[in-house]
Amino acid sequence: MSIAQRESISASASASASASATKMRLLDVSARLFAESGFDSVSLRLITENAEANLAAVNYHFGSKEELIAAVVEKLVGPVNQRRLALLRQINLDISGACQSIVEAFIDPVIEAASRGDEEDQRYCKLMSRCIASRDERVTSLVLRQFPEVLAKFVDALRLVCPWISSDVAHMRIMFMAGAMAHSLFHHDKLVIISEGRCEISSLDILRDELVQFLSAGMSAGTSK
Amino acid sequence: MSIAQRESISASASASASASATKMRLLDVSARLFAESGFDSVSLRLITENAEANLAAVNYHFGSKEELIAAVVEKLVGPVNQRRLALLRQINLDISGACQSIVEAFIDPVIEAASRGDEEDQRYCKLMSRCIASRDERVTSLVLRQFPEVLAKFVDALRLVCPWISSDVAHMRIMFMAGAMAHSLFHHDKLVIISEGRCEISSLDILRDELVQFLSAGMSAGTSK
DNA sequence: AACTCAATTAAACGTTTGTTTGAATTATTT
DNA sequence: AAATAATTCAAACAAACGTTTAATTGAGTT
Repeated sequence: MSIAQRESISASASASASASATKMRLLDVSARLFAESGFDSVSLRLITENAEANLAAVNYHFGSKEELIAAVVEKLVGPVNQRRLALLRQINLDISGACQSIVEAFIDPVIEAASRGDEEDQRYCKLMSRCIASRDERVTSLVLRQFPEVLAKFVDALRLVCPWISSDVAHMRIMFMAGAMAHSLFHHDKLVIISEGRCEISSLDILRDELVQFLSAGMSAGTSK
Repeated sequence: MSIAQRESISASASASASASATKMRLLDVSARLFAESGFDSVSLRLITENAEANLAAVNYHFGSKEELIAAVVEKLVGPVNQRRLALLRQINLDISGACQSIVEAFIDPVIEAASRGDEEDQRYCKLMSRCIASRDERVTSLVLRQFPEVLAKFVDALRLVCPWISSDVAHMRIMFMAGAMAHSLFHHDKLVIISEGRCEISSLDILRDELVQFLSAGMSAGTSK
């Protein structure tokens, strides 16, 4: 009990020192189930059954369901934001086409993380989308905690490449970019149905390429380039 | 009981013949609460308390909570899609700037509906966003039911104005547009916090203007215009 | 005034939810 | 091997949920 609390506190505060096998299994199964059905719809009973653990395991290892969600979200979103900043630092902002590089620095870490999953990409796409564009305040606050730094750095980069863009507009455009990405990441597989067969996205890479082209144009809009 | 079923069936099938005062109050209160906290988080008890109705009122007038949600969603989304198609028909696709008109035909009905609310715009913004970009399958299926026609018409218009765009790409770009709109509609009020005071969106109209500019550029991307 | 039907009401129903408990089990340390 | 700590387990908990029931109210009709 007191051990569980200590464990969960240290796990959320920093990287958990010793991640037991059950704990990792819970984290993994949760991510998969959350991706499919959302955070609220998935019960602890479903999670623990799929992870072949006892019902009480989540509360023992994480303290509560909410802290489990936090762990899943941060494990997914944290590395993505770190990679974004790393890619942004590598960009030469002087050359033409730098705007596209900025977009790619924002998009690619998400695509990479989605493609890294052993299973079908779709699941990690959806989980990623649920994190980035969640309408749940509890999830949103977790994601946005690390976002100010990312936002500020991308705003600066964008304004350096496109000097005619005001600070307010730059902020908005990055928000537009995040929305377009998150939405298409989640709903792209429905496009074949909605279009009644007239559209088929064969791979995540194609979606990525089109996203980049679309967003690059949008980001640099406003002057007769 | 049998009456309730008849009532709810006729109400969902077409416009309800006689909308009682309580039923309208339930619809109104539900929309407000759903906007704030989402469809699942809001209980029938909270709804009926705020609507000053009995707990059983929802099941009596609508049959179930799910049918109440359907009524709220369709009441909001239906008119928006109709207006989109009406605006699209009025566009002269030959003149330059037609691409921007297409974007406006997609965006403006949403902004108008959000601004029409007597209360703060924010609530209707959020409800609209929850409908358009919902991650809940039950809501998504409701919204997407009317969407194939809208999508097809907008794809045709876009390809007429920008002939270099393939059908697949046109479909994707409209998906990007919907995502950017829905995301910014829901999260734009958080921008002042995330940006740590560096960005302030004063009105919905400004957001709309920037959305149009951003999306117009994205939609027509791909050729040296 | 008697009757009819829609609407409202209070109460209870059966599920499901996250969480807690205390004992049993396993692993680690002394 | 004994003792201590960490983990797992079955069981129960209280709270919240959507839904149903049967009785009651009210207005409109015959």
